[in-house]
Amino acid sequence: MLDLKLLRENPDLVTQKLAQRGGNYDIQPILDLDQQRRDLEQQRSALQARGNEVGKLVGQKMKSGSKPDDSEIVALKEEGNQVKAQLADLEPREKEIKAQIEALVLQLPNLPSDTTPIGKDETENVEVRRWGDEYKPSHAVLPHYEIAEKLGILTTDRATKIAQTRFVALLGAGAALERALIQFMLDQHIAAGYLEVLPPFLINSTSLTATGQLPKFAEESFKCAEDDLWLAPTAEVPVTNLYRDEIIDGSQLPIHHCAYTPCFRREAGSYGRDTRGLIRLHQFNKVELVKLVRPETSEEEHQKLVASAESILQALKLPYRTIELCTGDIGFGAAKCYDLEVWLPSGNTYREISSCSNFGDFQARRGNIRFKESGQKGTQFVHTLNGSGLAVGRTMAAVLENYQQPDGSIQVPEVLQPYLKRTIL
RNA sequence: GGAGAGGUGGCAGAGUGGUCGAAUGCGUCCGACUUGAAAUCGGAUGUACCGAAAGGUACCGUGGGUUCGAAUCCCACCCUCUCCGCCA
Repeated sequence: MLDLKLLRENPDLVTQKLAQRGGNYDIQPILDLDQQRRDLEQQRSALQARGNEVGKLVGQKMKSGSKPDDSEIVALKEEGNQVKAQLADLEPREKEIKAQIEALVLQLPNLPSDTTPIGKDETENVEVRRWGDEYKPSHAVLPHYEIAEKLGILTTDRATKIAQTRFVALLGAGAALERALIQFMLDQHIAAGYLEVLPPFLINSTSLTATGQLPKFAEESFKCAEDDLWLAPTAEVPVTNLYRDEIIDGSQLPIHHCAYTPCFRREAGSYGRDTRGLIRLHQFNKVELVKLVRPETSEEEHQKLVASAESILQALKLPYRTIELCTGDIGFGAAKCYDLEVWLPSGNTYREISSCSNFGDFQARRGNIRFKESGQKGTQFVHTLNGSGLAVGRTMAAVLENYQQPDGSIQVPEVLQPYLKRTIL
């Protein structure tokens, strides 16, 4: 959520920054409502002040012996009733306007960082670096879903019987490989100082609003019919919300978490794309990194977060490139974002395997996550960051392709061998 | 699912209609005493909004209601705990 004060004091800057995302954002209606709100608030609180005064006077007079039907008391009560009547008019109006402002502001995306490259869409993203040699063996590399079915470690047909399309079931070595990847990623991040969290996978609306999935992107998540609960679309939501409505002691910062969760996404509007394999599923596993940090450190923490995600790909020896998203392509709540794209030889392309975003104070405002430096007065919003470290299914796909041997077997990446206790799948 | 208890400031815990943003204790911060520390003593110590400021307003789980006046009374909801039932 953007700072209303910033909108008020610097509307041109806000408008200009929002325009960098593309699309039209008119903040004038919000500013008008805000002015109305402040006028109403002043009227209201002046009335309340008089009402409080009247109440006190009655109390004092009663205590010093006045009777309820003394003319003085009757007059005060009458005034009290008038105040009440006026408030009954003002209060609902103020409330209504506040709700309107809130609804509008929640729809506004974050301002891109000054360091985010300006561009209209994904074609203007910037490649920052590449790592590893693209695997281009002389033999053909089967797409991961074909080799996996062939090895009998993946079934999509049977999984759709259980659920529907875009679900898979892993068998034998496939299930073991998925588990090994999760375990390896967590171990690596824990060793780097991230504290593991295993959060709830069902999440209430307030939490989804805080991190920005609601109200705009309701159609992207699965909702439980009988309850105000949604299936987690990413661990970002529960882990960030661990601290919602809290004032964190400054000495606790920075907070670094890693979390494995399944993630559930409706993938509305992507019907024709990636219909096979592990790339785009309604349910997939992910290890997520989440940070809550002081504002002045967030840029540095962001770079380190990206490095943490990259370290997994490097340890697995999977070639990748790092892309800095431009203003037209960054997500709703992000101020700045890097995507990691892993090499998939079957398609001769790179595919997104991680997205690492700095949200600035956008989520912290929505979730009211603040910190207080001891000795200093006042509170500040933390900055929140998160990134995949990594999407497990896509990592499995990358392993199945980048480690595919001429005979169709899969070599187990060295770092996973202790987990899988085998060298070949 | 049934029965009961309860939600007050960083924590503990008073407060059942009037000047209560809220006693007291602990904690924390500042100061005094001390070579230093402990102990002791004195003071301070919530958040947010509006306002140039002075100051004002709101907040005792949430939302309504009664009243001149609500932490306190009434209604609804949410959450927590205990016991019973069911259950991995």
